[in-house]
Amino acid sequence: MAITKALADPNRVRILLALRAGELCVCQITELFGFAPSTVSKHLSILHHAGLILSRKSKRWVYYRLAEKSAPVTVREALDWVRKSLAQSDEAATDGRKLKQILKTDRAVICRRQKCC
Amino acid sequence: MAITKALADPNRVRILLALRAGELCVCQITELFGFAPSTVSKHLSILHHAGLILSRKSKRWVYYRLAEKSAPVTVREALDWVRKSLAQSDEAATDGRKLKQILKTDRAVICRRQKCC
DNA sequence: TATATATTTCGTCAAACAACGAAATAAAAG
DNA sequence: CTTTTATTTCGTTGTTTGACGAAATATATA
Repeated sequence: MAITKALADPNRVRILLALRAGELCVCQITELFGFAPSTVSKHLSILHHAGLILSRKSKRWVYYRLAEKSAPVTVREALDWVRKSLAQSDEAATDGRKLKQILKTDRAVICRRQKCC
Repeated sequence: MAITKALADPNRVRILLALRAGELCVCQITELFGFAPSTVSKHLSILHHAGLILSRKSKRWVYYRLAEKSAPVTVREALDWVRKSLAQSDEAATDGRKLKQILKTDRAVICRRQKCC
């Protein structure tokens, strides 16, 4: 049931859709959605616990990405369904555009930006 | 998002899995789970609103069934995923056995049984 | 028409949840 | 080794959700 509960929150779905662009660190996702880092971290923890995303630590950052092909069928098919069924929303498109801008900017700049606002 | 919210509650998933056996009226589902009729009715309303189930009124009873092949792809694939990924639990097996007993009994008897206990 | 039956709607209550900020932790840079 | 930076954990708060029973509705039977 961890998967269905994880998918029940729209902001967690937004995170999954954003991760289609490739792995992102917490501060990039924070920048994208405008939530507090602790909020984003909690969402990521729920998605991770459901097996939908994987994490990797490198240097100063923790990167999250969608679960691999090697993940259980249940997980892969849930992700397929999300990509196919929930990617059409206006919000997903807007997020996609904003994410593009964020990816153009240096990660260090993005992360330092959090504090000030 | 109505679909993911509908699937987030384990008891609603139980209802979907039970409906694999064919259409059921509210009192049969009530008997199966032991919840108050109003509770079951609410769950059914949420599933119905998400397009996952359809209803049909006949005589004194309202029958619910899984959405048809004609339903949107998103709905059909969500139901496929539920059947494939969530049907293996012990709870689903227990529900299945109990449902078999209920289906053996006359519907009128089942429904009248609600009041007394 | 009056009564019994099946389901839904409504109001209430307790539990779960999403958001936040503050404090804790971990790692890199000075 | 201290400070800065990135993330997580924890405690609090307001909102949502799931359960119930009582009342409303709709339909069949007497």
